[in-house]
Formats: sequence, C-alpha cells, structure tokens
Amino acid sequence: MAQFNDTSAEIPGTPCLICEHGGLAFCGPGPGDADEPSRLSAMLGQVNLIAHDSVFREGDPATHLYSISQGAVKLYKLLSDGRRQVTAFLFAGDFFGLALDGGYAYTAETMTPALLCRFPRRKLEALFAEVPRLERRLLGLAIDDLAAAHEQMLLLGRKTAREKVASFLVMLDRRAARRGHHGPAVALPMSRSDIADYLGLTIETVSRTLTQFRRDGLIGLPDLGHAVLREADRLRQIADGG
Amino acid sequence: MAQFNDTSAEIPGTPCLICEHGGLAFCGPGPGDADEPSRLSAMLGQVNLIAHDSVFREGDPATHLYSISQGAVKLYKLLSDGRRQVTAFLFAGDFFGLALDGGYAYTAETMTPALLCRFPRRKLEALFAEVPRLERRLLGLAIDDLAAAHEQMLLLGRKTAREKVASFLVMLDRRAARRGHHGPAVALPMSRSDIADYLGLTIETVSRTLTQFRRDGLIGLPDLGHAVLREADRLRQIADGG
DNA sequence: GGAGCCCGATGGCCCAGTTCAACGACACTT
DNA sequence: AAGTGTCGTTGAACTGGGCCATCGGGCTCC
Repeated sequence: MAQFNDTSAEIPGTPCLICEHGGLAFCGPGPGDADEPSRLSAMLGQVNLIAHDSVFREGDPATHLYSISQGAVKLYKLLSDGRRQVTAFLFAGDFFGLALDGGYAYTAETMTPALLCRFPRRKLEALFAEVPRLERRLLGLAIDDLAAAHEQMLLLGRKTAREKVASFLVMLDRRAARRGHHGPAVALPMSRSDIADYLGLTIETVSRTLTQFRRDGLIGLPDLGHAVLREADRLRQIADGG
Repeated sequence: MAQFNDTSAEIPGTPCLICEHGGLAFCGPGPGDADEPSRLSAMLGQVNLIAHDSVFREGDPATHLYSISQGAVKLYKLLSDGRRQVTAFLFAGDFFGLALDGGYAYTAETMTPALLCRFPRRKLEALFAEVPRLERRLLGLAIDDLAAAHEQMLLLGRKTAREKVASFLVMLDRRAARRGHHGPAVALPMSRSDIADYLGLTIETVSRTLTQFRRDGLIGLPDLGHAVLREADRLRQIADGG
C-alpha cells in the first residue's frame, strides 16, 4: 500500500522534478510569474512508490492532487465481479487525482517504481485565490483530459481490435515524443493484461494482434517491454479506421 | 445549420432560463454573489434551434460555451468511414462546448427543438479575473464530466449489451429525477440509432434488449419516446454487473 | 388515399473476438 | 538444478453481438 512507501513526511518541500520537464505539468513555472513555483514547492510533498503500488483507490476521499515526476501510473475502475477498465496510462509530467468531494472516481496504481509530487487539495484551492493562473492551467488540463476521454470512448465503442491496438501504439509513441523520448523503441511499462483492460479486449486478442503487426512488418518487438513502430504512418492510418 | 436559426442577434441580454433550474448550471446564481448572474446575463446570447440541428462541429474554433435552457442535445465523434460514437446526451441545465484553442473535440447536435444560452469564450475568460467563483464552478463541472466519461469508458469497454442498456435507462432516470422529472416515464428523445452509438452497439441489439426487458417485466414501453422503469432496483443491479 | 419513406422490430446467419486449454520463457526459491 | 509461479503466446472451439433481410406502422407529400 501507498502508506508503506510514503516518504512525503521525510522530505517536505523538496522541489518537484517535473518542473524541469518542459512545462508540461501544472506546476511548471509560468512566463512572468516567477513567484508561483516556489509557492507550489512550499506545499508539495513527494511520494516514492515501488512498482504495482496503489496511490489511492476509487471512492477514497480526494485529499491530494498528484503529478508524476518519474515512473508510470495507470488509472482504472472495477465492476463488482472484477472486470476492469483501465482509463488512462500516465507518465512523467502527467497529473491525476482531480476530484470533488465525492472522492476519487478511479483507482491509481504505479506500473513502475515512481516518484510523485503531491499537493494537498485544500491548500491548492486556497492558493487559487492568490494565483488565478494556477486554476486556469488546471482547467486547461482538465479540458485536455476530457478530450482524451472522448477519444477513448470512440476507440472503445467503435474501433476494431486491430484499430484499437494500432491507436494504442501510436498514442504511446506520440506521448513519448512529447516527453522528449525520440528513440526507436516505445516503452511498454504495462502488462498485456493492462493493455487489454485499456482497450476493452482480452490479453489473447492483444497478443495475437501485436504478433500480426510484427509478422506484417509494421512493428518490432525487441522484448516484452518495448515496441518499435517500423511503419508509423501505416499504423496511424489503421488507427483512424483506414 | 445553426446559423439559420440563430436568434442571438435579435435578443441579446435576454435572461438565461436555466438560471431558474435549481442552480444546476454554471450560470446559476451563487449564494451571496448577487452581482454575478447579471454580469453573465449581460454577455449571454440565446440560440433557438430546431430538432436535429448542429450547434457546432468537431474541430470548429471554440468560440462559445453553451448551456441548455430547453431541449436535448447529443455530442458525438466520427471516424472517417462514418462510424460514430455518441459521447453524451445532455438536457436542460447541462452545459457543453468546453474547449481550448484546438477547437471543439466533438460535434454537438440538437435532438429536439432547443433553446441554448451561449457565452463568448473570450468574454467569459475575461470575467474569470473579476469573478473567480465562476472559474471554480466551471472546473467543478469539468471534473464531473470527467467522472462521467470514466464511467462511460467502463461501460463501453467491459459491460455486456444487457448491462449497457440497463445502465443507460438507469442513468436517464437518475438525471431526469435530478431535473425534477419524477413521473413514471423516462423521456427518450434520442433515436435507437443514437442509443446504439452511445452504447457501442447496433440498433438491432438495442431494440432486442429493450424488447427482452419489456417481456421480463422490467420496463414498459408506452411509445417510442418513453420508457417506464418498472423494476428500477433490478435494472440498477443488472447495470452494475449483477 | 395511396405511394413512398423513415424508423423500429424481428428472424436467421455469420464472424470477430472470447473462452478454454496447452505450452514456452523467464524469474525466483529451495 | 530442479521446482514453482507468473506472464505472454498460440491453437481450437464457441458465442455474443453484428450483419443482412424482411416486415409493419406512422409520417409526409402528392
């Protein structure tokens, strides 16, 4: 559980590493607003988690907002019989935990060892009054998430297995590039089971589809944790229903 | 198209009807903030649309934020070959059109004749500085939308046809109740095709499942546009995977 | 008032993707 | 090095829901 690895008590106020990640995250410094990052730094705590550790669970009181400094996190929801829907894969620079008084709407779990920055929701809300830019940025990020969620609904409701897997690979590649990872291989820190639950498929179908892409020369699979997009354009075409 | 029925030029500043709808919408008056509604009223325009009229299309520049005063609206996204995913059904008191500079992420279309309140995005953003409460409320609404989107992903990715249709009926009933509609019948202003595209099914499967529910005594179908939830608890149970 | 049209319901067949099962590749343990 | 567990892949059979076709009711328009 998260509590076991929670080191925020030991290192309060440590500067957030993601603030150096190209301003992707909401705690990045804004132009001409030099005061703001320090104000945020003053209230953030860091959480160091091992792989496959839960950050919070669906329904937990929403006390903090999280930002990923290092590592990868997945969000998911469960049905009573154990069926699972992974709603997002998140990486360095991404944030999560935006919720109202109803509690978190999903469970958050690390996929790799992770270093998270954590902001108390109450304190953050108090800071909104002083630094309106902050809330604006948060609203912008929520709108981005919303657009991604709509895109995922289109995928889940209307795409074929082949299109789903292609969309997944293309999405990971695009986001890795945005984080500055321009290597030939895309990291797949999640299990096949996670991928299946993200795409609304079974692990068998994910595995078969990846094998098919490999046989067709569209991708390379150097090891379980990586994929090389050899024909990225063709994959993008497949992803969009071509 | 929307332009044809757009009456905002004729009746600028007309008070927004949804402000009387129990404070559900973001333009509702806040406690102890009597100044705010009038500021909003001053900048809103009304749009009167016939049924099956488009409000805006995916990719259009996001110039306005909309709030539904009367009528019902659907949001959807398309694949290049025409496959469609309806991402939301909206009713009086709901808002839509939240977007960044990338343009709207979805198309919005009326399902019935509708009266919409419309706020210019630029002016709204300027008002945020003066009335911070506004932006807070908008962020809260975006978070609500996000939670609903996650719930819909769970439905699309992991629920059976039976569970999807039950979830749909229960959701409509719950939202109708929240709007004060406590009658025995739930309104279904959308076509079977819309329902299918919302649930990631075909019209045939929706039709068959509704018929099955009717035969099992779970619902009544007095006419095409209404459903009576005779066994609401059982439907809720089915919806949650029981 | 009947011809055409749209929409929903229903029946029958079919297939993409699931389910079930077996197997191989590692990693960790003893 | 043998034993055990986990994870991914592959094969074979099954099925939920899609696809195609038909039909019927209500609507509009001559």
